[in-house]
Amino acid sequence: MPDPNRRNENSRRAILDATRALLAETGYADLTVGAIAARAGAGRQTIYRWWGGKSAVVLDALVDTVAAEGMTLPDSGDLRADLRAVLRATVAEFADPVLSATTRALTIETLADDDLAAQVRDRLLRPQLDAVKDRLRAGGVPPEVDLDLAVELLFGPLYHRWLLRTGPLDQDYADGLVDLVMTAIGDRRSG
Amino acid sequence: MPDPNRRNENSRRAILDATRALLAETGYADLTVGAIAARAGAGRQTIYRWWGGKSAVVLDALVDTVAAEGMTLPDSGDLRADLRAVLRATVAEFADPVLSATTRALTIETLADDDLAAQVRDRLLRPQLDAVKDRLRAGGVPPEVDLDLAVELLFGPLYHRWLLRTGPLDQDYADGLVDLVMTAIGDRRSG
Amino acid sequence: MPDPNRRNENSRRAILDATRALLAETGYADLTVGAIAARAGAGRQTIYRWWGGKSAVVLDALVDTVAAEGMTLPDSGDLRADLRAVLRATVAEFADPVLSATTRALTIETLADDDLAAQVRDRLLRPQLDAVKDRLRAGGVPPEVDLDLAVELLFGPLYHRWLLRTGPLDQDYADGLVDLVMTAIGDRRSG
Amino acid sequence: MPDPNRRNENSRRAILDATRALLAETGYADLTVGAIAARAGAGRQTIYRWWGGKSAVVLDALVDTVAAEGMTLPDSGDLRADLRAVLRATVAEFADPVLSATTRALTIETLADDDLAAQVRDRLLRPQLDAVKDRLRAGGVPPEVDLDLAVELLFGPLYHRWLLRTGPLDQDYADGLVDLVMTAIGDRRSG
DNA sequence: CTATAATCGAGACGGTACGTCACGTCTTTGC
DNA sequence: GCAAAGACGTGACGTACCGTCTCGATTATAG
Repeated sequence: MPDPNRRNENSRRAILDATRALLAETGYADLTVGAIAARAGAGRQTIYRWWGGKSAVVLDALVDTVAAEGMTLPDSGDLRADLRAVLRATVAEFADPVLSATTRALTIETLADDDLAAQVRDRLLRPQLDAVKDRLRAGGVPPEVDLDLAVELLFGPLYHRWLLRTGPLDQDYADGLVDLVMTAIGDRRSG
Repeated sequence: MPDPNRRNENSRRAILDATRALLAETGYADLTVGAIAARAGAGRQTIYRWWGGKSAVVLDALVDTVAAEGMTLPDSGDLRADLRAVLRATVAEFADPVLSATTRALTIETLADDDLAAQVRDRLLRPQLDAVKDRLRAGGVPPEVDLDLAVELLFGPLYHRWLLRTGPLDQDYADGLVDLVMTAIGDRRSG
Repeated sequence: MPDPNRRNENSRRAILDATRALLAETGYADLTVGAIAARAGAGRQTIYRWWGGKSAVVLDALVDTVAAEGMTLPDSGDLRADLRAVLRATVAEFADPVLSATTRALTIETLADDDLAAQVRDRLLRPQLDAVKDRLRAGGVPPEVDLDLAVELLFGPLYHRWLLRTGPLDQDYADGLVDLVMTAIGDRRSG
Repeated sequence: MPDPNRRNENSRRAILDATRALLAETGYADLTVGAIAARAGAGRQTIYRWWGGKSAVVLDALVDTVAAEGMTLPDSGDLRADLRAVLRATVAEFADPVLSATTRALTIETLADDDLAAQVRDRLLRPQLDAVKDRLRAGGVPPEVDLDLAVELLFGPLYHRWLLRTGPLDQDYADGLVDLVMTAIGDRRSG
């Protein structure tokens, strides 16, 4: 119904900025449309005019921040070392409160809204996973190994521990995980 | 504050039953404390007296059912087969729309509420993971393998795929996962 | 806090109408804010936005009706007769069960809430008393008589008997009261 | 139903004491049965066993405090002076916060409960009014004056001003009131 | 001098109304 | 015709009391 040409770009940006700020401050659950509008100096209706509601705004706010980082893994020749670097970086992200809060919010979105979940998966997650997949392929993993599964074998336990807090999520965990997965995919101390 | 000795067991059961029934009918999001109370023929205050709110009741309702099931894995002598059975069952649970939606919603709550997270982890999840851990230990896994890590290597990818819908979550996936993990933990066709 | 300019006049009127209707049907004690809102087709919040609660709405509902009546006493030239008419009318109001119950309830609130008391006094009562005062002044009452006291000499006993039910509250009582007060303020059969 | 012989006198007294204390502290409206029971160290059921509810307890608490004072007016020979003394005393009662709160609570009772109103009227009020009536009769008031009306002419305006706060309630008011009433009942400087 | 029955303090129970909060829509006023 | 502002109907929230009911523990008669 509304005409996108006449849309106010300042309002749009102010709303997304306010959303990010409030996400970090209060978390997703305590976030309200009214609070976003107030913080952005916008009317509540402006949000409902251009987005479907809280979840759509949050998704929009997060996607264009997180996306579009260089999505190829470095190849040092040592696969085990490269994977360690990636997983250690992921652990570090989870340890950072702001980044963790953001991922948390994003995950909630993914859980609650099937339609938006696809976007998150394809625009944010897939590039990262595919980069690791490419590195695995280049690392000489036997062809009979399902690379999608292998990638999830790396990240799945990490997410699991982060989500469910089943134990400490530190570099040792990342390293141990890499070692196990290297064995699983047939490594004999090469890479 | 309230005295657990004087608690009315009938009310407790009626509330948990009503919660399960309404979860199946309306889903978690549209579930309200008032509706639970009405369905259970209980007062709303009775729910707030014994639980913290909707999420706590739902957790209790789920734990209540899961707890009834014996929390030791069958030991057929064939570790690989037993693990396949467990993971296939988990996949089946995730395939059930009601159970899946409930777990999804509870996971969202978990992200916002640390206390709830601990409860979910310890009462809902840990027993299941520990049962698998016990089966691994009995299965002759080499002592240098970190069993906690091994268990998360089994369930982490499953949760990852379920949460982020990165691909089909079916029995083939479960089987492939078991095979990889068996290799990771040094299986040589025994168990 | 809210802006009176943006107030919805339809809601205001519907709420006051509903209040009067429910007062007549159920009485003051069984009146609830929720019932008023439901009957008026309004939101409960709308009532709390503009009034302090049940008592304030009831007060407004009553003022609204009383204010419509012209607040000057007829001057027939015969002061005694005019006063009789006023007091007889007051007695009649007290005889009406609905009006009587409402005034009774409002008086109870008045005893507990100083702000409400001031409102009742100034908006509901004072206009009536002042009208009588004006009539007394026009009727040639000697200047040394305190008119405020004179007015209360008329209405005080009426309220007393109504409140405390010390005896029949009928037209004879009103007439006898007027006669006594006429004597008190120095009447010699004029006016 | 309950057996009055087995009634615990300590509980009874503690409840009535607590009621009086809370009346003075919080007023009638904010008084709750639970608070009375808690303050009295009694169970809530004990109150419901022996009284009908809040109003019945309050009545009971007040009646046996206020009642049974010497209920005859002094006769100095000067009727005007004696009436002044009575009305000034009443004004003083209304000025005392505790006594005023008590009367306030009692008045609320009178307003809200028809059945109990009669008891209040007959056991508390009537003796006082009758005492004044007797003094008027002894003071040589002309026989054609309705003494009930005359008494209410004295106390009605006082209650009116107290209830509705239409002006200052002080000794001057009491004196002016007595003067007017003396005129009304035909006084020519005697008594 | 028991026993046995009612009262007691305590407090959980099914309810009902409260006053608040956020929702998503609608209305007003000014660019 | 979009925007800021904010009132509106709706409905869930969590709290406070209500009056009833269920507990042992404590009297206080009646056998």
